[in-house]
Amino acid sequence: MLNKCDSKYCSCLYYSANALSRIMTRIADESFANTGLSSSYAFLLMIVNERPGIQPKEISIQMLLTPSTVTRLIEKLEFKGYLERKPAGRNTEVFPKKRSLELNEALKESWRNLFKKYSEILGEAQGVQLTSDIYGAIQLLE
Amino acid sequence: MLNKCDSKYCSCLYYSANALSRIMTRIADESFANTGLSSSYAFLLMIVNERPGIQPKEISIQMLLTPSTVTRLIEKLEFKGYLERKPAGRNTEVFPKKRSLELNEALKESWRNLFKKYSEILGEAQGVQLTSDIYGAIQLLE
DNA sequence: ATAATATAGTTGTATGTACAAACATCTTTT
DNA sequence: AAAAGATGTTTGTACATACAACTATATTAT
Repeated sequence: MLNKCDSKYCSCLYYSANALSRIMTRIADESFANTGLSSSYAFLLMIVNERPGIQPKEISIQMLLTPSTVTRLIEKLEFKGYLERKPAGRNTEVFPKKRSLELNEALKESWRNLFKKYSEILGEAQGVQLTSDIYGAIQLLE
Repeated sequence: MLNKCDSKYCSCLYYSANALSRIMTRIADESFANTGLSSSYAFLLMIVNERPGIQPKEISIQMLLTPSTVTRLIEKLEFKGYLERKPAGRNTEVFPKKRSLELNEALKESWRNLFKKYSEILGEAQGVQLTSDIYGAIQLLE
């Protein structure tokens, strides 16, 4: 039986980028589990808590997600009572509600744990380096 | 307005790994578009073409996907007439049909194009290096 | 000022992926 | 050889994400 390391597809960036993403999402969801939110929702809340009134467009740029995805995330968080949308001309402004602000410390703590978790495995310097290499590639590719 | 580079979340591996994965999937899907398949299906076919009779478990290890995801991919490819499943005790053996074998050259060609596409943007050496760095991280993390 | 175009946001729909549970077969232990 | 456990596969269900089409507002050009 082939070991995964023998697969010639491992030398493909598409391949390894996807695999890393799935693994990191799993780790992140574990880290944020105690907040009751999965990782994307957690990040979105932190972003809105940081800049109340931020617009979906900006969120989508910061999160590198499409506008429609952001609408969907906000919708659900609004329904659950974390956020509120206020129409402003052709824009929408997104505000945190009490429930979101109260969660902010827990969110940041989980986020620090996430960093700690992968840093312990990869080594802190290596983790930071990899993150920055990937981010460099993203800026070239998009 | 914040530029995406200013987001402090960019320093998070979860964040950049997911972003890279979405971008690479988009590029890969473009590359494989002429085969009529999206990238995961394309890779799965190449794997089965290479090793007729391979079992879903092995595919899931090679592709770093869960078994249930692999079942779903195979199901659809079987329905479309590319593959065939033969039960073998508790295992299943997956065989390519004519349609899949005929597509193999086009698949490989698309895959080479994918490599070329991101190599042109990142630089070939840098792309290879990044892929290998990511793969190293994957092996530590899982 | 009106028409043309651009931008922000949302909605319908589809896809890829996973988890947990169920099932079927194989292996080990006693 | 029967019971217990392990392994491979599939199924039900849910979720994150995207694309294309649409609406509504803003901006620009004539």
